[in-house]
Amino acid sequence: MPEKLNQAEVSGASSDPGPERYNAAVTEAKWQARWEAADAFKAPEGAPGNPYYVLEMFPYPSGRIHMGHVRNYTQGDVIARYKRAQGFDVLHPMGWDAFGMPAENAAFERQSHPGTWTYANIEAMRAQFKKLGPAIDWTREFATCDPDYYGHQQALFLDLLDAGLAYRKSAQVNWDPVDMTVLANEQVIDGKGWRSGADVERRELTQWFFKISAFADDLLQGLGELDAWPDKVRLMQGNWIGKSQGLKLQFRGVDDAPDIEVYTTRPDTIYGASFLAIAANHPIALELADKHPDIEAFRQMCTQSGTSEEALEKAEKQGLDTGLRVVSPVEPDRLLPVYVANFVLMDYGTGAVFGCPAHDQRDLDFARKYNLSVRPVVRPSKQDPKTFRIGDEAYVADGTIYNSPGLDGLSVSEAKKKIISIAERDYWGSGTTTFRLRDWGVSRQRYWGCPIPIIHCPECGVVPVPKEDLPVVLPEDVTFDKPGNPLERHPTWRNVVCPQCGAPAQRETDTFDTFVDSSWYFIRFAGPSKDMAFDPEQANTWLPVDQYIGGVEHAILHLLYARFFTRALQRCGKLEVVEPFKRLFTLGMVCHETYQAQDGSWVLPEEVERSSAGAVHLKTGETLSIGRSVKMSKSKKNVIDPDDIIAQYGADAARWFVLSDSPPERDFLWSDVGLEGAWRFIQRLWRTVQAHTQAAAPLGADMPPEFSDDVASLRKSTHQAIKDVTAAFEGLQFNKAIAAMHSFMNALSAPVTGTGASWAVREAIDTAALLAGPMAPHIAEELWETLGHDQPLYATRWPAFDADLLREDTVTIAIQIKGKLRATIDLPKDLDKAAVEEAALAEPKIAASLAGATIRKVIVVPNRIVNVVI
RNA sequence: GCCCACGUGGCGGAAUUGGUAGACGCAAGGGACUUAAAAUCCCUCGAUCUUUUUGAUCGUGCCGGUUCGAGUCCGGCCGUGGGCACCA
Repeated sequence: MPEKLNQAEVSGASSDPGPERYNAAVTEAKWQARWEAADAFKAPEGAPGNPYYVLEMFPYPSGRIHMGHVRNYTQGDVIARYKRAQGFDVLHPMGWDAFGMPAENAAFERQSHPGTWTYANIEAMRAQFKKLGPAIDWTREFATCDPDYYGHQQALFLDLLDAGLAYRKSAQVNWDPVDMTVLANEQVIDGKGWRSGADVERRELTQWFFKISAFADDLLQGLGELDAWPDKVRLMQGNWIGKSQGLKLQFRGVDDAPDIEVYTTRPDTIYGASFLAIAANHPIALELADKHPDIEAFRQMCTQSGTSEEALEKAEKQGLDTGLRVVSPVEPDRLLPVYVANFVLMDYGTGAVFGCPAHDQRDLDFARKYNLSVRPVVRPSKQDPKTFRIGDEAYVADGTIYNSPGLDGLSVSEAKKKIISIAERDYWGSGTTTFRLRDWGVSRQRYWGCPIPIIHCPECGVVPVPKEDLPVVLPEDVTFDKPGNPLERHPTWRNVVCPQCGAPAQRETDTFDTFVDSSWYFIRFAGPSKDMAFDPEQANTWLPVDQYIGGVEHAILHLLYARFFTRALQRCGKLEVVEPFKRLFTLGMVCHETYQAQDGSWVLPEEVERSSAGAVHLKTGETLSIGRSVKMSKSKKNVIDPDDIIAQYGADAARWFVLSDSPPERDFLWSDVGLEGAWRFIQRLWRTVQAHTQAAAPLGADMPPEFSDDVASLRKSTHQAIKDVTAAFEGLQFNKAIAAMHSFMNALSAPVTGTGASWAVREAIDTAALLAGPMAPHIAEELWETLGHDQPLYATRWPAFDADLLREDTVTIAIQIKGKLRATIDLPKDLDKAAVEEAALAEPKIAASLAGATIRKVIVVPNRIVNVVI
């Protein structure tokens, strides 16, 4: 098996005495050590004067970094270094989202403690990250599983509790009876637990909730201000919050039947109502179930069916007539049946709906099935009401209201307004805003999480742990030989005395959802404090995060929870900031081709010999089928280990490559040849600067009074590069910054001679190092040093370009005839229109083409184009 | 089903936001240097046609529209990707 060449070593002093090549391995270690020794990237303590806070979403310590991390943290690092060079006080911290299930699973498999595994992973990953050379302030590092972190989180929870933003209620959850834990919806596969394979039950459990719904409208409104967030993310959050406006109204019970309140977004169709449907766990259904076994049986059936998407998709719309009858407030004489139905949700609206079959597909299906009346009340505006019929499809579009006394002739939106005002006038209903967003259930029946600081006392009930007793630390002496939460069976940790009455009591054994941990970590980074969750003065100065970077998979939950938590802290008076992340950037994934043997097994890229002809297995010689490029994943084995890449090519080449080609928000296609291209450029940068060093003027030389044309042209390239790279960084278009660097190096490919050459060369190669700095920091520092600068590059200011040098004296004007390009001419810039027109028409090719034709019109766009219309 | 985004050479992608489509890179082909290789350097590189340079025609998923001019704006399709989904 041919060993892949170790480029970094080959390039060093080992063999070749020829023109010196850049040794990445040696140089990168050298500069990483220097940066660390100098505390080069430590953010200023106390209040910064000119703050800029760059943050990448902190990683879960799985044990190894992957290419997605490399891409994510490289982007952030470019921004951090660039902003620092611009003179900002930069905060660029790092930490670990360290609680969560994988550690518990590992503990279960190895019979060790989750903390052991987690902290070992952190050590390993930190070492890997440092090899990438990021400009991170490691002094602020923490892991969310540090008691020092989660203790403060417990205190914040108590604040939220005081403010009424945390509460307890009973809720239905997915319960795995074998693992004895609650499962998230994503962990339920075909109605079975993802790990145990057991049938998942729906259980009613008392859980802690955060009142995110209190901020529903505010979170929605706030999205409007976040103009530096991707529209996609704002839209997703908006949909998730799901604001809808409608009418809440009472249907009066007939005989003994109770009144029923329903919510609708289509109050305009109230005259089309033909039945009511209530949720299986609606209070009225519960009451009826006591007396009527058939209703109880129906309820049971409803609760048994799964909550998965497929189950819902397949489940038929079913209902059971309760025998109750109600009347609509607008038609007191028309009795409507009340059904218990499996499709009505208790926790949205009022848990009861009126069915209007003519204008809702689901209601129509239901009505056909149970033979209920279908009365259309909206018709297409241009259609004759006599010929309008509802067939198998409900009519849901806009139209004209009819069959509705008082509303006839109105449009849907007009009718909505009118009926709401009538309802409010006559006191049978009110206009209501409803949100899809539910309160955030934060209880998890897990060990490896932040303990919820609550004590349950048989006398006093739910008692918060007094703040002076915090943190409630996880006990170390736990075993994972049995499924379930070891906190529940811990002999001493659980049993305590009630802080209020001193009677024997028990700790809450649930821990927080790990999304709680990540909802405020960025605040603690900004204001580290021993005694407080965060120092408010510092936090208020650094926050909001100026640039937040992470995967789009967190577009909803993490970002929404963090936005909520920040608002909650603000309401508690802890913080002045409302929106935590000023600018957000979401990255695409890192993808790689997949290789598959004939037996269907996946093959790792490192075992594959890839050529333009195809892919062959290095060991077996088998021809492999090449699949399309998809997200790197262990299951498809299309993964590349960053350590291997850094060892072979160096961090700068890896950084350069992940920044090149693809715009950052799109998926990145990893390829070996692409990486080699990046490596070649790093070498070229080195070679090009070296080649010109001899000819460069000494540091600090006076600028010569004039330059020859060739030299002026080099200066122009230099300043064009400054302009382009700067603009690309401002727009986070790193692929364009790389392209600009390539162009710049192309301009430097030949020796430069002429008046002022040495000064211009000095300017060019200094600039090359400075511009490369944020992207390839190690080689840039090394070049900077060899160019004779005393001050390290990381402490050097970003260059400015001279706009005068970029000003063109002549412009190339395209000449079109009837919109088709026929010729181009060079003319002085800003020539007046008449002169441009004259020159264009005189151009030989144009004159020839126009011979004999009648010119109808000539359009002149200054400095750009002339279009002759004939 | 509903909502959204995207579709440009063999590939990743540029295109000053309505003004010369294909910057920059990768791959490919040809050449130079070399005993040879590696490395490096130079040339070609959207398609078709034309006798050659000149040049012509077509070309940004498809069909149509607006405009002197459309990758860009509008309408309708097709395709890919993403989000939500018994939400009343």
